[in-house]
Amino acid sequence: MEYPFSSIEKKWQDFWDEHQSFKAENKSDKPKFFVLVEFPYPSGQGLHVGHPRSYTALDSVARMKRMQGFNVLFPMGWDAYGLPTENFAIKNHIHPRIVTERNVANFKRQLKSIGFSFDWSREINTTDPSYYKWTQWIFLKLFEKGLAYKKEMPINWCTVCKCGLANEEVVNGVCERCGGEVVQKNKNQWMLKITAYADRLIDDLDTIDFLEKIKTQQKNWIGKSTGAEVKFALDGVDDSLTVFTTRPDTLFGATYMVISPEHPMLEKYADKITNIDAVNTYRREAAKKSEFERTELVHDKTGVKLEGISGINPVNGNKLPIFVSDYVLMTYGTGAIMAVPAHDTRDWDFAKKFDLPIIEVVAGGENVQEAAYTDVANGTMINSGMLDGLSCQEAIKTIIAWLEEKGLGKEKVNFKLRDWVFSRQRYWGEPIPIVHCPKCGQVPVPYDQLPLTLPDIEDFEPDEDGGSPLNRATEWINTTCPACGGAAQRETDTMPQWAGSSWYFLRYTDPHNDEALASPEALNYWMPVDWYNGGMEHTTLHLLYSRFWHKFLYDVGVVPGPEPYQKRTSHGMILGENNEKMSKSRGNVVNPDEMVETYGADSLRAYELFIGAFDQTTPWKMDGIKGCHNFLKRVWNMLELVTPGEGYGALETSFHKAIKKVGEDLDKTKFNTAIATLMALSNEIYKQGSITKDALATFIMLLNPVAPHITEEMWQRLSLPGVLSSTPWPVYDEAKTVDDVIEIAVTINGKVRGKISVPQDISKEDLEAMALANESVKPFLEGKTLKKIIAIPGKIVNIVVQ
RNA sequence: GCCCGAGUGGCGGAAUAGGCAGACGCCUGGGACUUAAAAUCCCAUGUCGGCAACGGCGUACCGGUUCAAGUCCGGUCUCGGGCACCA
Repeated sequence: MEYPFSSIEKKWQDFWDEHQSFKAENKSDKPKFFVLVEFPYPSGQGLHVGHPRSYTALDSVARMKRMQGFNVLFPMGWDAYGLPTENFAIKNHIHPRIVTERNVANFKRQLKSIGFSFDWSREINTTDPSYYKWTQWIFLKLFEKGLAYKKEMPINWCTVCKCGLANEEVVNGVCERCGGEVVQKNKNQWMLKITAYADRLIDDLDTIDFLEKIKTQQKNWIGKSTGAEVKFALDGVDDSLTVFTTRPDTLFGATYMVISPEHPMLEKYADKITNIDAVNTYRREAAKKSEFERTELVHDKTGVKLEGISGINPVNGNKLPIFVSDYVLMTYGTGAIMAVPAHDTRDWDFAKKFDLPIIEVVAGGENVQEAAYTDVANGTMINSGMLDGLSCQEAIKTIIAWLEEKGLGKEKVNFKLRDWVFSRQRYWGEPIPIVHCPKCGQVPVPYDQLPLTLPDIEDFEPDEDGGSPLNRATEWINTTCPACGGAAQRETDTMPQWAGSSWYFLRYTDPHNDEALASPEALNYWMPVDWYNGGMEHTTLHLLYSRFWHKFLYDVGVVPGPEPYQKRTSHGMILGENNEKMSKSRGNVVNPDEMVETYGADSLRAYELFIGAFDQTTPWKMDGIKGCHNFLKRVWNMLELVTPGEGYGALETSFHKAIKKVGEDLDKTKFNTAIATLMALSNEIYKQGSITKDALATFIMLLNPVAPHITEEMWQRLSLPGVLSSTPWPVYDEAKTVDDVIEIAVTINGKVRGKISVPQDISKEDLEAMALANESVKPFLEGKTLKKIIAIPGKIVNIVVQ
């Protein structure tokens, strides 16, 4: 019997469109379930087979949850602002809006051809003015609360994109997007104060269900460290130098100090530093290096000693030389450190190079002249006056108390997390709704004038010095000040791509609302997202940014809870058949259109899930999708195996087991074993040679979340009532998931020597007796002394002999 | 360097409150049906020895705990991911 997948798939996709089968209602007696996948950036290349992995997985979850009686929201949209579109527009002289429209149409066609159960009535697009009106609204709220501010600061500057980048977008010293060289450049930039939320972004991780490695990565990125600030008096001037250290216990071991080349003290006391020329030469060289070059040469420490000025160790009055060196960063802590070469590897390297004393203050390691001993958990203080004999942990507490009492220092927490560089000098992004007035300064565009729409221009190339292309939109720029009515100019920087994606899930709950980003009722009903899946590459960027915005929106009373996503999972990447990352240049891209054409959407879907463990990276195999296609053909041919009768017949236990296993596996992202279970069940059905209509109905219900078209068609051909996608999920009886008779292995000294079939509820004594009486076991017992029998009903019997 | 994660057949991968290693799929070999092929169905398929019954060996490596280890503990190696002069 031929399996006409093309016509079946077309038929049911049209049916779902026509009936809006997956439209979610904002009111329902059913419990809600909000399923979210990361919305795609509609690139010119279209989808490759990696994209549908996430969509198929959560589509099957969404479909199962609907059948299980949930009111499911499973939406889709377009994260359409961004550089590739703009670059394509520059190259081909087409407006990015046109490019975006074209790409979105293509993506949407592709997604529809795979049969996802998205609620298309809630489709959103970040470049739509009715959408970015609310992105701008959130920005104004942030500005109002002092969390958006403009600041002259060195930023990461991509020399190819001619654009500022957030720290998160610089990977190995190059631009994450284009691979161009990144240098430091002073620019007046809009910043968002994400650091104000650092603690909450860490602490609230305890309240949500994220994969453990995602939590770890977020924590590492935020990089909280607790230590102390210590004030060192200066010798030579009447001032002090404050350092940050996580190891105040080692204060007695400080033998010198280091400040960053950008440290303000160097300007302030230029006249006191007798070798200021040498110092300035060093500073100029350091400034020329990019951040990348500075960190590249990790082991080669450089620096210059300041002459005419030195520090005084507050605990023992020792005079400490001060060095300027670029291994100390101005952007972390105070830009100055106390160096304890005996117990810090970087300080140790530097001390060796400049021949500085190394004083051991924590006993427990090897010779500190040979290597630094950095273990804070095991060690006892020595050479440390009042701290002698204490453990490091005790010493930290003691010394902080002492410093606080003397007014020389205090406990201090530092974060690696920096504020978010929010400006982009590009065209294809949301305009920042601020007006610069010569009299009033930065004035927000009034809320009732939002959206501030992006003007149409012809030339999207940035200025040579990195100004936004919007600088040339003279008519748009020149405006009046909303505060005083005088002549003023608009901000020409635009927002980064992360802006629109930091709150998009909220818009899905009420996508056509003109009065608010979403109504409180809709937000109260749907939020938080119950299950969010996306790529591991978004763990430190998108996930952190959107959590930050959500917490802010919670603080200003817009959303009902502090966390946007109750549960977050991540899928592994799909590689090309040659085990390399899929890319156009490697020529190993597999296009889902071809798979749908050749094998059908259901086969593609089944293989996307069957390909391997969901969170694991795994290569695509054409033979693999063929295997899934064969499975569906076998399923289709079951229509010919139907025989009269009711219930599950001899397959009763297998069916109850399968219902349990498939449901649990889909909930636990074990999609591959859910499908394996159904394959095994189909093998049993074939072995039996027939199947009742009842049993086949259950089988296709279980398969429906994975392969919705074929199962819907079979449901109809079996003349079963209604539409499968809105039929309740089958239920199992726990008691019937257990076989009456089970096979137990009998091992002797751990080696399997026989198998016995026993009633499932056999007693331990009977099990032992049966094992000993077993014919294939007996020969191994002859002439041996029985030492012990371990019989575990339901598992195993192990006989120990000598 | 630091922090995660992972190493299982020819391949993708199953099995972890310790209990028959290799489910399921692919590849390969054989068979049935067919004039033939395709499609479909059935059988075999970790490895070594053996005609076979059967036996030995096997979850990266070394050692340990246990009646029993892919699973737990100690150490080593390799690969993948993240962070990285963050004091």
